[in-house]
Amino acid sequence: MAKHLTKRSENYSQWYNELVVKADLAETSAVRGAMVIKPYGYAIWEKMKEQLDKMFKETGHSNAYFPMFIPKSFFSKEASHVDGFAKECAVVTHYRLKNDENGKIVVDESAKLEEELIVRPTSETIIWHTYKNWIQSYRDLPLLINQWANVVRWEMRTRLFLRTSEFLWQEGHTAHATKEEAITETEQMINIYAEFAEKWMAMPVIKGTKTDSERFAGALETYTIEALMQDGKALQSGTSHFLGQNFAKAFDVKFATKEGTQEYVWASSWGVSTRLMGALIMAHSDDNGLILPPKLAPIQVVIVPIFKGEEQLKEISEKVDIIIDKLKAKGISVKYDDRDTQKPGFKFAEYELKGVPIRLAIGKRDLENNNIELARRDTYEKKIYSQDGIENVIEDLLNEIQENIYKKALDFREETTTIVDNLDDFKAAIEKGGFVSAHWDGTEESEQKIKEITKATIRCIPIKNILEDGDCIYSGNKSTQRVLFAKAY
RNA sequence: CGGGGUGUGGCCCAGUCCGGUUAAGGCACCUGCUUUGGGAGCAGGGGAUCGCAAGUUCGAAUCUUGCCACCCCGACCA
Repeated sequence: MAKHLTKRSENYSQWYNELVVKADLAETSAVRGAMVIKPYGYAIWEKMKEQLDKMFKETGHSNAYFPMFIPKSFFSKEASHVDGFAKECAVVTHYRLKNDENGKIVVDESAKLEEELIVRPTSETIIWHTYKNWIQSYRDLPLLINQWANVVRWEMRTRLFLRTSEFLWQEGHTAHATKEEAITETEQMINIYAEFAEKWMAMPVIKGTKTDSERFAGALETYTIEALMQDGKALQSGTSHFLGQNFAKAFDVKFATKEGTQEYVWASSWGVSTRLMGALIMAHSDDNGLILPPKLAPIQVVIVPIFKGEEQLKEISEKVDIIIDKLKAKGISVKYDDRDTQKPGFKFAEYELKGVPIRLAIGKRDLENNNIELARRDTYEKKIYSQDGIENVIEDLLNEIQENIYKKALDFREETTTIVDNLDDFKAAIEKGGFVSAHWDGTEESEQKIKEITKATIRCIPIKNILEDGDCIYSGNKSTQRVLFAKAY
């Protein structure tokens, strides 16, 4: 392991790449664009999953699992959907290999599939095909299903967690009797994502809707949560789509109403992915490594003994065991690193790199005074405490750290958000980084031109927007509200 | 997919232009001793068909051709 990370100020994307690998979160694999998520990284993902899954179930959703392969013909049933995904699909064409005359393994051309299978880039089509058989009556609605799965999108340029050709995610697919109910569901889920981002990831987000050009392929409305990274670029961190009756019509999913009429069902779909890992890393971490919010840290407290010889270690361990028991009783995850193969300084640096929120150090001089040293990852602050009652100090401090890193990220976002009223100011603000709030005339043409000139896209039309009259920064035409622009990942 | 760059033990890399005994160094790893309150020191040791495949040559990490992978910049994206 190299001693130091590239500094964020020197090269932000290099810092990110190094951090992901050095903190043991993930690495590249033998397959182009696909990553190996390592145990420490996966442990964080599991924590995210656990909380999200709980929130989904509390709002009435059930988990199910649908096939990874989708018959090619399914894709042509919803026109805009296929347009959106066709260019990045992996396709299975054969089902057998054989040895050729040189002893090499080759595809057996005689084992060609009648109909090619698409490796799912998202599951709307296979799920709606299935829903046709599940839904007959208004009594079958609403249907609230989520699946945890992997999907494949053959991206040209990939980056660990942020954009990989295969990624893990959850996708919710719901069916409702009315439009209003489907919209309520769509909004409920974006609110859950926002709550998760802010309370668990300690990452402030802006909720809003996407413009026509940025909307999900096949959706009537896409809600998004947009987060700001430390380099001033925005990251779309979760989306919830109101699909109208598009998929119901494409897959002929009708239900009998109370009145006995036949109607198409209304749909939503919503997802977050392992991209959240990238967001988590970039939102908080610093030049010495990860900074994890306590609620998602696999290890919340690490204890490093400082000792000479086995006798001393034994003495320290006796005290540490008492503290570990008290912490565990409070549901705090704790690791005691009593390896004698690494020096304390090495361990300090290692746990900083891995973002462990609180570190305790205990040595001979602490034993004499019944003390223990506590260091915070987020502020680097070090303080000596009595061993008695340290578990209460830690419990409070974990909450304080969670709040502190949220506040820090929120302050950063507010400092780097600019309100502008003309194109020159807009260009300067985008160049500086961060969100830029500006008037837009609502046309795709203006949106496109602004993107060409500045590389900034409309991240969202914020839900909490206040309507106000203004002039579009590009066209000068009348506008009724400001929208949020930024350069994005 | 277009432009540029790079591939040498697990990692970082020297050597490649100008072909010639055993491919150099650092990190990591193994053994031993001394160490341990912010990334330890010394001594010894193991590990490489030089990205892959052909070709040129008495001889290829080095030259030629093709392929592959990765990185940066564009177009695309959860």
